[in-house]
Amino acid sequence: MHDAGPNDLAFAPHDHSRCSGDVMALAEAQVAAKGQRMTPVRRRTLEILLESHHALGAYDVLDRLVASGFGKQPPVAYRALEFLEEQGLAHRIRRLNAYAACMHPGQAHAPAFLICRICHSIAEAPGLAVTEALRASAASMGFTVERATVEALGLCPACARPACTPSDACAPSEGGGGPPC
Amino acid sequence: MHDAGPNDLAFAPHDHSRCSGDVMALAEAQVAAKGQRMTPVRRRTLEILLESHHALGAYDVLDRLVASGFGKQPPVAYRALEFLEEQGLAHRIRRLNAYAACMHPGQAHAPAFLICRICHSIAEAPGLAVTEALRASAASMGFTVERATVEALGLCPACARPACTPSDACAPSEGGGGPPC
DNA sequence: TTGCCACTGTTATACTATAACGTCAAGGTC
DNA sequence: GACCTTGACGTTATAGTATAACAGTGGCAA
Repeated sequence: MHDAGPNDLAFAPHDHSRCSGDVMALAEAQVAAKGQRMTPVRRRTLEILLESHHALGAYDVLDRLVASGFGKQPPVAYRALEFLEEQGLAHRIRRLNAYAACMHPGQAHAPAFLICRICHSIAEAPGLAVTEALRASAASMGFTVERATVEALGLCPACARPACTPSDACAPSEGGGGPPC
Repeated sequence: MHDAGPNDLAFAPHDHSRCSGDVMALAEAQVAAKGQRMTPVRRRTLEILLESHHALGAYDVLDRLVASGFGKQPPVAYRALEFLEEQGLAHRIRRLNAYAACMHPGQAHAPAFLICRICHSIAEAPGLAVTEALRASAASMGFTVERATVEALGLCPACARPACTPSDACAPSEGGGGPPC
């Protein structure tokens, strides 16, 4: 399994176009390797998710797909998102009823999501230890874990700094070039 | 924090009227101790959740509240459920968009939910180790966890037995006195 | 008694998700 | 090339989940 560790940049300033470009390239290769098809809607959907380290609701994704000339009914977005999730290229964030691009495609991982309650950034934390602990705990009750959902709500590094309040640069505003969140 | 351990009976045959009665009594005491009011809708809602070790959708709860003479609009159920959740008497199962009674009221706990995909039983597993692992993992990325959602989908002991298929007694049927799931 | 507050109930609406069907293009088979 | 199958896309329609906002009521304290 994969540990995101210091490579996960969601909470750090970084060259995002490169960050997302790298993921996109990996995704393309992975889909091809599996004999699946990265169609235009699917590619565009992944691009949309990769635009930021935030989760997007299915209808937000749909709006952007419409703006790109694709169909305007919910199944268009839901099907693309479902495909990406099946391919391990996107994750569903249940607490938010939203979707986020996987930043570590191709690497088997048991993702644990970190959701900043101020700026709404999403990051994947190393989930191996968490999943193992869950598996052990479940086993003590005779339960066999097949899939796990692990999501934490809290404060990202930037928003945890005392000086950083919702009115600051790290607020959930979409504009500006401030902190990554 | 609390560890459910062998005391958690969701997956074992047990005297459920006593099991739920005990929880109900604890809940009443706890609400009173906090200076909150256990009103008729709230009490009935908790009773409804305690009827089985399954999660119920808000609209299922609402149907039963209506049958008991309460208001028939969604907020009636949602408000009662919200109250119970705030008091630590019920939990929201995000994977199912549903709600389940807390079987360990009054005991601080970081619940990890086990959801059987065959019979749909819900149990709370000891979540301390899981939460600690999550906290540590998040800390490695500078993230501070405030609340966590941990839910596992898999097989309960009864449904994991090879002979036990969905057509058996432990299927998700509501009737019968078979296994607890 | 008056004013406040928490609670319940209502109407209305928003948000999230899926079932089911028609069309079309790509690729294989004969 | 004609045919067939398959998968993807788009549509209509509907199901399922959740909340905002306001009105009525009753208890309780000043």
